[in-house]
This record gives sequence, structure tokens and C-alpha cells, in this order.
Amino acid sequence: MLSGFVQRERLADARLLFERLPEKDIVSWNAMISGYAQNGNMIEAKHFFVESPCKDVFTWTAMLSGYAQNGMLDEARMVFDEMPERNSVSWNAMISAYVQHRKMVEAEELFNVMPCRNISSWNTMVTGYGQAGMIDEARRIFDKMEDRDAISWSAMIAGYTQSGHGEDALHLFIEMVRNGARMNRSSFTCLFSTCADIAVLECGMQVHGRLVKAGYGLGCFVGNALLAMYFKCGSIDEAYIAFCEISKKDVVTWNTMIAGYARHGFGDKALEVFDLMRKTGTKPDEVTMVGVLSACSHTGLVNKGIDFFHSMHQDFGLKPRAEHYTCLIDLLGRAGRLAEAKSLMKDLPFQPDATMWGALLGASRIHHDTDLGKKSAEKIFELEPDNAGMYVLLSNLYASSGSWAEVGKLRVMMRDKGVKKVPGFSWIEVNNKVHNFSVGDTVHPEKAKIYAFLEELDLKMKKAGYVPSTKLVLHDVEEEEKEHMLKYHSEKLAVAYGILNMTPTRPIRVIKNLRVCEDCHNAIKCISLIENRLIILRDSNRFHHFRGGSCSCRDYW
DNA sequence: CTAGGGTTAG
Repeated sequence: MLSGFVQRERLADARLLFERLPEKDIVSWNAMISGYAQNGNMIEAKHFFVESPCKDVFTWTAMLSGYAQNGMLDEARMVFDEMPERNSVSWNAMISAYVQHRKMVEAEELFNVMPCRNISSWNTMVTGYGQAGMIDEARRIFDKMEDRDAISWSAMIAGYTQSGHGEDALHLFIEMVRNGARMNRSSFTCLFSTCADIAVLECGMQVHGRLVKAGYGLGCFVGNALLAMYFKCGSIDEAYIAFCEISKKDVVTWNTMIAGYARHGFGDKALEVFDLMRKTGTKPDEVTMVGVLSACSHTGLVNKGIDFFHSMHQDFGLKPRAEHYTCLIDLLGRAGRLAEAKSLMKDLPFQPDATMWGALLGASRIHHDTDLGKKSAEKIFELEPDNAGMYVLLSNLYASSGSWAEVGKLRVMMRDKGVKKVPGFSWIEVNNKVHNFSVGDTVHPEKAKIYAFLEELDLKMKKAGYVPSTKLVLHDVEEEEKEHMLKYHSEKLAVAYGILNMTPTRPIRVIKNLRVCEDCHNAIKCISLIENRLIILRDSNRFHHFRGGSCSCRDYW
């Protein structure tokens, strides 16, 4: 009963009950301590700790992990040093405290000297190195393990995913299946997140199949992860089905749904879901509002977005954070209301950050305001001198107004500062295999076929009235050569490969690591009409659904 | 009653 109250965060009830207990044993004292500790009230926890007539390992460890979980690392260490006896849980709690504070040296020191390590100790270290981005160290620990459980595998897979090694994550998944490891809900959650990250829909669907086979429902995190996976893999229909199957929808479920529709350019749908969410009595949080505002932004619902921004505080008691201001600046900027966006930047309750200037830079790119773009970019350079993406954006801005001298200066700046442009690449999954393409790819085995097809397509497109927008290419080169370079952008190659190799009725899903360029965007619109295909492109910013010659972003991205 | 993994936005 007591721990039931504690677990449901009904600490006041727990306390009343505790005070009326005729006999308070050590377990009831410990329940109170851990209750306060885990709810962040270390003052009360300490109070009960001091008052408790006798203390065992549980008592001390509850205090230790309480301090650790509330960011009080030094206090946690003091408890650890003072405790009269320690079991493996205490050791693991202390290691976990270091891990949470990214102090891997201290964590490994303890790990090496602890008297008996169990599987949790190993798992904590793998997780720690994974989260710290030290993926080789994580693997070193993982490889040394004698026994692995579901958590060990998920920790390692999650480490690969979160450090951008999606393919290694999937390989390890295959190895895990081959090893006959049992999977639990968390392993599935983790796998969905990996599939979402690198957008491998077919693989994700197979994992979904395994989830069903294992007899797990869509409760807790798994359902939400599945939902996010379908959205991030570009399959809205499957996402909707998953949404319907999640019986207990929590705030994350709704947020995923709203943000998902928003990223795909279906702002109206996102707002419908937001409406439904409120009708079913789920209280929106800050993340919800980021989704709602970005839905308005991507759909061009400017006034509605401004209203939602104000309603945050008035109707939902939420204080707008930096993210929300960024959305608002983006919203105004995209709609061409640059003056309002600029004045909002001046009246911010805090210093504008790089992403806000980035939103302004994006807006000035769309509306060809070179001066504002230049000013924004300079601010970004001050705040983030190594941001390669910003050099490219500014460079394109100059190029589009023909200021080749400025473009040249930027290139020199990039070289002097050692800023490297992130190479663009695109990929597509066909028959369970991922095909990668880079600009002007020369390594794909079917390149001859792809290029021939693109040439052929090019003629048809010219007949249909398509004019390449060569001004966005970074260099000042001869027109013909520029056009040639554009034709071979990675997203075009991936799309061509998809058309050549996929059943005509199926959508072509392509993922690009950077933002799609304007010319490719125009070209793919045209291709969707000529070839009568649905082409779904995920770029670093959002989704584009090309169909019948137009895009779901309505050229507004 | 104490330790380990997982979901949404930018």
C-alpha cells in the first residue's frame, strides 16, 4: 500500500499512512526515503534518513541514487564512501551516477575495482560509453561480456543509433537474432528508433512483424516508437493504423502524431489531431506546441500560428521557450513578413541563438533579401564558427543574386577556417537493400543504366517545359556545365534508381542527409508527373510528397 | 524498499 502510493507519486497519502502505522519497520522507512528521493525532494529524503532508527544497504543505496538522479554527484559519492556495507546494487548505482554525468573515467575506475560485477554493471558501462559517443569503448566492453541479456543488446544497438551508426546498429540486430537473444519491449523500442533514424521502412515492418509475433501490444514506449518509425520512414498510412491501435494514448503519442503530420506538410491534419487531443482531455505540453507551430509554419497558416503562440500561456499555462520563438520567427519569415520577424528578434526575452538567426536566414533566402541574409549569417558565424551548413546557405544566397565575388570570398573563408562542407548523399531501400548515392556517383553497379535513364528523362522534362535553375550551383561556371552537375545530384540518382527498380504502384521513398536543392525539387515535381509516380523524399528538414507535378510542401519549405 | 535499456520537438 505504502509503496503503491509512492509509485503513483501520491507522497502526501504515503506520509499520512506512514504516520498512522502502528509499527514502522525498516522497509516502511526505506519506502518513504526512496519515495522522496525519486521525486526529487532530497530535503525530505534526508530528513527521513536522519530520523530512521536503523539503516541497511537499501536505506543507504536509496539516498545514493536519489542524489545521483537529482544531479548531486558529490553528495552521492559522499554517501557511497560513508556507507558501512555495499552490495552490487550500491556499486552499480554509483557507477550509474558517474555515467549520467558523463564521467566515464571515474565510472570505469569503479567498474574495475568493484568486488563482483553482474550483468547490470556491464550494461551500465556499455550504455555510458554509448551515450558519451565513445562507441568503440562501448563495443570493447560489450565484446568482453560473458552473458548478455536483452538490455545489453539494446544498449549497444542504441549506442550505434545515437552516434549515427545506423547500419552497424542493424547488423548487430541481425547478430542478436542469430544469437537467439530474447527480445523485450525495450529492445523493440530501440530497434524502431534505429529504423526510423536511417528510414529503412521494409526493415522496420519486419521488426513490427516480430513484435506482433512476440505477442506484445502497443503499450508504453513501443507503440510510440512504432508510430514515429512509420512517420520517419515516410509511411503516413501505416502510421495512422498504428495510431489507431495504440489503446492508451499519452501525450507523446499525440505529439508524435502532430509533429509527424507537420513534417510531412499536412498541417491541416496536424491541427485536426491537436483538436482531437484536446477533446479527449490530454493536456498539451511544450513539445505539442512546437509541433503545432511548425504545422502552421509549414502550411502557411500565419495568423493561426500567432494565435496558437499566444494561447500557449493563456489557455494551457505554458511558458514559450526558445524553440517556440524560433517557430514563430520561422512562421513570419516564411510568409514574407520579415519586418515582423526582425522586430520579434529585438523583443525576445533572451539573447537570440543561432537557430533563430538560421530561421531568419532561411526566410531571407526564400524572399531574396540578401542584406538580411548576410546579417543573419554573420551573427551565426559569431555564434557557431564551424557551422558548414550556414556557409552553404549564404553562398547559395549570394549565388542566386549573381554575387560571385562574395561566393569566392566565402570559399576562401571556409578553406582558411578548415570548415568542410558536409557531402550530400541520398539513399533508397529496395528489396531490403539500402542503395547509397553521392553527387555524380561513379560507384553504383547500375550507374550506366541510371544515367541513361536520366538523359532520357531530361529530354521529356524539357519538352514538358522544365528549365533547370542553375543559379544555385556554388561555382561560377559555364551554364552547360552547371546544368550537368545539377543533373547528377544524389537525390535524382536515387529517384531514378527507384523508378527503374520498383513496382509502378509503389511509392518511391528517398532519404537525403541534407536539404533538397531547389533545382532537384523542381525536377522531381516534373518527374512525378511524367512517370506518374508518388515520390516521397525525406530531407534533413522535412518530407516532400511529389505527385502529379506538385509537392506537399507547396514549394514552401 | 536499492542498480541497467527504450518514445515526441529543435
